[in-house]
Amino acid sequence: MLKDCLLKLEKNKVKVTPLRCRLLELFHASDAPLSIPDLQKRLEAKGSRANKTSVYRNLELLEMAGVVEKVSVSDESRYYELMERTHHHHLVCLSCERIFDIPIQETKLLQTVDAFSKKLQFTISRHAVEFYGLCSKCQGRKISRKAKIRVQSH
Amino acid sequence: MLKDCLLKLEKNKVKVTPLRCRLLELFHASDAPLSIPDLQKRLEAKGSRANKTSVYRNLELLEMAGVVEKVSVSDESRYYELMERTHHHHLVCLSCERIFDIPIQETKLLQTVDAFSKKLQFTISRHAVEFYGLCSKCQGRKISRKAKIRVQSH
DNA sequence: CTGGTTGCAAACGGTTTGCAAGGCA
DNA sequence: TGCCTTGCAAACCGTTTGCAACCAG
Repeated sequence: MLKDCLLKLEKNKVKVTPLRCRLLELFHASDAPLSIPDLQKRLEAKGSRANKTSVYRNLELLEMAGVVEKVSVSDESRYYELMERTHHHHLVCLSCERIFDIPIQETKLLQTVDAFSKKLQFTISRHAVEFYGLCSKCQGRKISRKAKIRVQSH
Repeated sequence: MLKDCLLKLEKNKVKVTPLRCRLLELFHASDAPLSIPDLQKRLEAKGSRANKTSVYRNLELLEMAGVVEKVSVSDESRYYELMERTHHHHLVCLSCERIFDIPIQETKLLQTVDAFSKKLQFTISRHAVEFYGLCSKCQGRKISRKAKIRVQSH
């Protein structure tokens, strides 16, 4: 709910500016994580364009406010998605770079890691489980360094 | 074993050049994933310096040959580690950015994902499980956007 | 007046590309 | 000769920084 996000912002004394509102709308309208360039393109498409610096700064703020979450999926660009979504992980297509959500249980895994990190005195704050491969559309297509398939925007 | 790596290269008809040998040595000498800038610094420290383009190209090649593997841990730089290591995952310190290996079993998880990805017709080729938090050294230190602690090199 | 938001321009740093030089079969 | 490896310079692109303008309390 967009409303829940706005509430979170209010609770954290973060002003709800037009740009922040538009960013949150974009996240709510998307079923996959979005990169900063993604967001900029989508703003542009809506005719509302915003400076990239502002987008960066607002995302950092939204992350600190616990509204969005960083997704570690790509070493080329930074991805974010709504925090409110039920905890899940990702399938990442190595060819078109589309990202699919997967709702999976990892209780067993967490227990094991918990014991392990205690020994190291490492305090875990978040975790990510990512699977890489080829989505249905990209299977069978020729994949090569040269002919890397770049899909419009996702 | 360095020998196993060289064998893999030979099998794939990839010539063993001095630079490739030195890169493999660095990976064998390290207990954590290395970024390209890391590798360059370490080469420099050994007095053997190599052009960054060559490092990039050789890593791509080593990856294709199945000798090293990309680690999706950071959106700032690309990390690699030896493929031969027994399958494992990572603890990533959000403050100093050190990376710890964790040997964990995830059979249950894999089964669930397998069923899920079949429905989507998504073919998984690799997966990554990453945990983010604070290592023992960084706990208690003040963490802020401004005062981000950058640790020497790892 | 003050603090916070935005935009703009420039810098920064990791990554990629094109080209030329050198080595080896 | 031809292929592969390397280095160098420049381009590229996502990200960061500093500064000025602006707006709201």
